Amino acid sequence: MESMDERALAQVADYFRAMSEPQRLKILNALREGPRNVGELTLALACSQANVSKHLAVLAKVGLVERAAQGTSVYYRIADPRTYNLCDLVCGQIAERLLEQARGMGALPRPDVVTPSAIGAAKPAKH
Amino acid sequence: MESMDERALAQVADYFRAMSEPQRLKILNALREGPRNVGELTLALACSQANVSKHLAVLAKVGLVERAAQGTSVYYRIADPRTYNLCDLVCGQIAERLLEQARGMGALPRPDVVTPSAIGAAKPAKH
DNA sequence: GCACTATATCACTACATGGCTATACACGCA
DNA sequence: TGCGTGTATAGCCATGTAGTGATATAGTGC
Repeated sequence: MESMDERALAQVADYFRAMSEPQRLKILNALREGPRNVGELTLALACSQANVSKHLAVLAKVGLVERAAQGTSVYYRIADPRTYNLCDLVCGQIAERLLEQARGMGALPRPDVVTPSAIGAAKPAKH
Repeated sequence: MESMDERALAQVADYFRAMSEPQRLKILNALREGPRNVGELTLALACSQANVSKHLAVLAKVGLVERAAQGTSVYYRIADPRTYNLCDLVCGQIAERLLEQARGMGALPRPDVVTPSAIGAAKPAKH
């Protein structure tokens, strides 16, 4: 990454930005099980069809998902399964950080704060 | 990721959002070589000190960097080296996509478009 | 041709955020 | 205590974007 020019840097930033919305993460998550059309995703996200369509456009623009028209429907699928590796890496880092914070203060500030297991943490580390 | 609740999803989104600005990617890149204080980073980014400070606050908030006061200076360092794995993964995906596009149209639309090597494609180049 | 369905886009509002300048704060030192 | 340096924050403006409903577009079947 040391030799990255402004343009490449902007591309990477755009890529991360596409993944920086909970709704879009939900879409990516829903696509784990296979291709889905817009209607199905709209149901899964429980929001407007226009909104889902816009999010899909963002994801497609950076190449995270691919479009496949099929009749009047359009099916979207994950372009690269390694995308989930990104999510797993981030989940792991966040989980570890939460554990550290929990260890640091002896207890979590609020009992209903997100638990490590909720985001797929490896294991409840030792003290 | 299937069991993620809203809160965890928002955390992951925040994490990606922190990495979705070119200036912040530059900061992370500058920290590859080791801890840097705000003044050094301000020089490296060629922008205002206030701006760098704000970006650092964003990165620190999601746990991407760690703060260490030292005299009147404050040194920042990467909290987790695996962060660069994220960058490498993304760079790889973007590079592959560019190659595909290039293959698809026989030639790049513009000669000065970012080349795969420019973003450290094939070999995770680290000098 | 005409409906009917599915998706994309438009027009708009509300809000978040990156950038700046100016200023406040914290620390070391005389 | 006061000064100088380094960092963080406040106030402001401009821009970007997520959300909405309404509408345009594309494909299917009559």
